[in-house]
Amino acid sequence: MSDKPVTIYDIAQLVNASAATVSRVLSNSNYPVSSEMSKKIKEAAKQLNYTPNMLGRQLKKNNSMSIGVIIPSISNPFYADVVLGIEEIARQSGYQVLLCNAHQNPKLEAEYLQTLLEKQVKGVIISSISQRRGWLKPYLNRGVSIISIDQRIESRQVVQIGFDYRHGAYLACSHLIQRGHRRIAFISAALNRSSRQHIHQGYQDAMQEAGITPLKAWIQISEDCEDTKYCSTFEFNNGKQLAHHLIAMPIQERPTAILSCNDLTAAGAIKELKEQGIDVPGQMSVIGFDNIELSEMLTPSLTTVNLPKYELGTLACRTLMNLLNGDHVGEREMMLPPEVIERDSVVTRLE
Amino acid sequence: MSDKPVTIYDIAQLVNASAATVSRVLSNSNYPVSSEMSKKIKEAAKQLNYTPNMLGRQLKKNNSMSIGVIIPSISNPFYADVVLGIEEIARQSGYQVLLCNAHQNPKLEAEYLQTLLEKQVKGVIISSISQRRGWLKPYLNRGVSIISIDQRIESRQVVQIGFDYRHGAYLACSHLIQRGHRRIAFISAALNRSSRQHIHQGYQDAMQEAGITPLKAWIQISEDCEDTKYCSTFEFNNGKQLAHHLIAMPIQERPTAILSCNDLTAAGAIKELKEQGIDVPGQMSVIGFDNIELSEMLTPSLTTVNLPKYELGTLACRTLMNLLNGDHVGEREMMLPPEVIERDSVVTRLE
DNA sequence: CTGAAAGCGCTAACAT
DNA sequence: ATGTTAGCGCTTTCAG
Repeated sequence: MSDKPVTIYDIAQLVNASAATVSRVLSNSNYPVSSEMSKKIKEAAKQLNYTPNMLGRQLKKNNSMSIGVIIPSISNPFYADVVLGIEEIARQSGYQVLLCNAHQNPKLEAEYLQTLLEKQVKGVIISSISQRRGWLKPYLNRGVSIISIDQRIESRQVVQIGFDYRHGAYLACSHLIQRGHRRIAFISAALNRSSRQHIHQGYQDAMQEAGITPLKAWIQISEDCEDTKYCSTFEFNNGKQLAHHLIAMPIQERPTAILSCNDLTAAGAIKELKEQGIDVPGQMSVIGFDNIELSEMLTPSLTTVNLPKYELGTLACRTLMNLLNGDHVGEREMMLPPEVIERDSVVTRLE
Repeated sequence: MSDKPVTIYDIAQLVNASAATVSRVLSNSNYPVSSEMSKKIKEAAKQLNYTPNMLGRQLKKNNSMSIGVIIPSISNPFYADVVLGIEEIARQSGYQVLLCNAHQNPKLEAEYLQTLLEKQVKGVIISSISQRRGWLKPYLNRGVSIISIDQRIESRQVVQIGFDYRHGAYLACSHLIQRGHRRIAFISAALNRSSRQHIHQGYQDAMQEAGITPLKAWIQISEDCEDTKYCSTFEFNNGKQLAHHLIAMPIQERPTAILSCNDLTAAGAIKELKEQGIDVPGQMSVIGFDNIELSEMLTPSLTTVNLPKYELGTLACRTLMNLLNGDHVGEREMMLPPEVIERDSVVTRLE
């Protein structure tokens, strides 16, 4: 237990070889080594219970074989799925993932990035809340590859991978319109992220295309509150509150359907509607956004817009690996297509 | 961008000092350095835009300042919360978290542990599915501190931190009994983990204490299927299926309440019951286990047993930090207390 | 095919 | 208070 750890020198000594040769064998270099020497070394390594110290290799090669993943919070199931995808590809590629929960805090984001740099991480996947233009510049200048997921970052130098939120919302809203709805509400927390802005835009586009001018009161967007920690409960309660505003409207103006900026908010809305004795989808249809696992567990199960989260993770990580290998990366900007998942919370409205 | 990275030598040169002095200043060692020298060095570091290369320090000190966290899957919200707690403490202590999703695969678990060792990780928090006695021995022998969370591991050398599942289930079942229920079902996936076994035991204990002998058919435990990837949907569908069996029983034998081994399964049960026209909690009360965020979003919101997951994470990581610092760690085995959270899925049964 | 030697960036005796 | 020196464990020229 308190023995000195065994190194390639110990092995070299045991088989009367040099450390160089041992290194060549044990690091799977393609440098020629006689097969008998190679065999002896491998046996000795096993016998001595050798474990390579990667810090040595990594210092030499200046490559830590780790990537950083900076997200708001892993307790958000959305990111949990993305990270699962990232980690899977990373592992397959021999990389490890350093997980950083930045809690929507720009200072923490910067702190993490610094730490990752110091740990000689050469690639970072980030879903940053910071919109401040150029803030990644100093890191990029140090040769770190950065991939921004889900949230846009103003920079030509970072690869952006996300979802086409606008189109997703457009699809969702069109779905409602096709089912005979015209008074369609949009509910969301503050539009302080590009994703939410795009969802809002998609809603507007679909409405306009259908020739519907939404009433002000149909568009319920809550105040921007700078709560530092992410929390599902916030979105949920927000949905409850916004739905409450909606049903306070006079019946002839009241919407017959709600498009929510995410599933959590939709869940809150449904809960509130039911508590207020409004049947979903009988009296009010609800469509969500994200397709987290929750959505099929609700009653009624939630019609929503699927975002391929795991696939976002794998694509981001694959792209990062290409970048690190110096392979050519085609697009600097990629969008994964959303898709409406029909379940039970939307009903066709008979005129 | 392709410049050589700046090292302490560059700084030393600039201020006419030795690398040693620079190191002493920049690594916050408490070794005495004149304040003017110190100031010059700090300024030079800033001017040169110096970023320390931790690989150098870590190789020297043989400490990677990373810990490993091995869990079945981060997409399980239970573990997401735990990991959030772990990461928070790790960050505060200057450590980073390497995340490993082992997908209930013993081979992957071992592979990860090996990689972590090679990366010179000195502490690992693991929720292992492997029950094979002594399998951690080789790692422990290399001086790695291991903390086992949530799942028991047969070893005197690893600190165990978990929940008192038995007591939690006992509380839950007693809660139902106190509310007049006597025909109480227990539903669960296969009892292939100690947590589930203990929950089952708690159920039995509470029933026995109340003088109730459960019918065989009340205890619905599904087959052990070796599905490699964890998936919420599995637990959910399992709940649906098991609930289905329950309501197939003749009405006079049919349970009036269900104790579920986790919230996901409870959610499935509730869904199935509602689909079959059985009112929850009017005709059937349901109590869950875990208190994941989903539970308050369901309708009816789920009465369940809270497990302090985030706290488990922080406690585990704090304990690990103590271990790594060589501080004395009191208990080798800790249990966090569960607690019944009353919501709307349990009703008092009037005889 | 194999080995000697230098060095990745940093720290820590041990001098001075 | 500062400098010199010798590594940490590994890879990689360069010579043989």
